[in-house]
Amino acid sequence: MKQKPSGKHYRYSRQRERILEVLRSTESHPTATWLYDKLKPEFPRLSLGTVYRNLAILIDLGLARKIDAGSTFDRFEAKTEPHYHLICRKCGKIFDFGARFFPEIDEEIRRSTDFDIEGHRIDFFGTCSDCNRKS
Amino acid sequence: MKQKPSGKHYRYSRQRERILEVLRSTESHPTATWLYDKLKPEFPRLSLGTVYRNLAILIDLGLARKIDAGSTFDRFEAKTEPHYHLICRKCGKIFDFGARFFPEIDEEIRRSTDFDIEGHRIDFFGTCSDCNRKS
DNA sequence: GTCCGTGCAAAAGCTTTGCAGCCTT
DNA sequence: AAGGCTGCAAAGCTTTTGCACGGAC
Repeated sequence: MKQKPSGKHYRYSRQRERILEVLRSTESHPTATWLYDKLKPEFPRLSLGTVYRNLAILIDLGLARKIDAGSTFDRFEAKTEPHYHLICRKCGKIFDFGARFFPEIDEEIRRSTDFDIEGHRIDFFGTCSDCNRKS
Repeated sequence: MKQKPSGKHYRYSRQRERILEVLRSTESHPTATWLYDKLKPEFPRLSLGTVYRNLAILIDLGLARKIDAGSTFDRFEAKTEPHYHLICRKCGKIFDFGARFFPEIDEEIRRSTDFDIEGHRIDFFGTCSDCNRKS
């Protein structure tokens, strides 16, 4: 599910650039705090507020997304190609799944409702191979 | 996505019984506070803590679920049959969609990953007919 | 009689925001 | 020069938790 960019103009900021780079460089679907910790050495005066503010801007620009995975905190990702999530019930890890996408289900739902459907999000729940091995 | 009940035994409580009844009686996918306000006249000493504690128990019993709809607060539902959600981007309302279910996509995903898939959740995003009419 | 559930209030998390100064434009 | 962006800190909101008491079993 991609959010449409607002078209609003933003100024350049080094912090935002790096937040996006770090977000793009990881597969861990991190939290704001994780990004903060990661960038703190580079920006010793960085504040969490800045991370949150920039994440909001990146989301508005369509460059990042917030993931609702049932945790008490928000997680983020910068991947913009359509993909789904595999969420592990045991360890909470989130894995991307991009091998298959089902655009046709939007059409199927559209037929039986007057809701104006833009897109969908699918999350698969289960246990990851690491957790399976351990039990 | 249904969570498996833990099998734990719980004592009877009038508050919990009523929370479940009220949750079952509404289609609004309410918040904890909404349930609290709804039941406060009936239990003048009711506390929010009790609502949260009982919601957690109901979820553990498999009688309720938490919904992650991108808001800053949790929303709940008591519907247990498999269904999807239509989430309105404008007003935030959540609608159930039970007319069609796609169990086969679990199988499709299973084939291309070693993740042990139990089930999935789908949320459709767009605008509801009310909001469409207004704009 | 036990010990779980409740009410109350405090605490805990995560996220947002007001403000003054700095940096981009 | 104007106004967004930042750091800092305080505030805000939702959810959780400790404790003493009352009710379920």
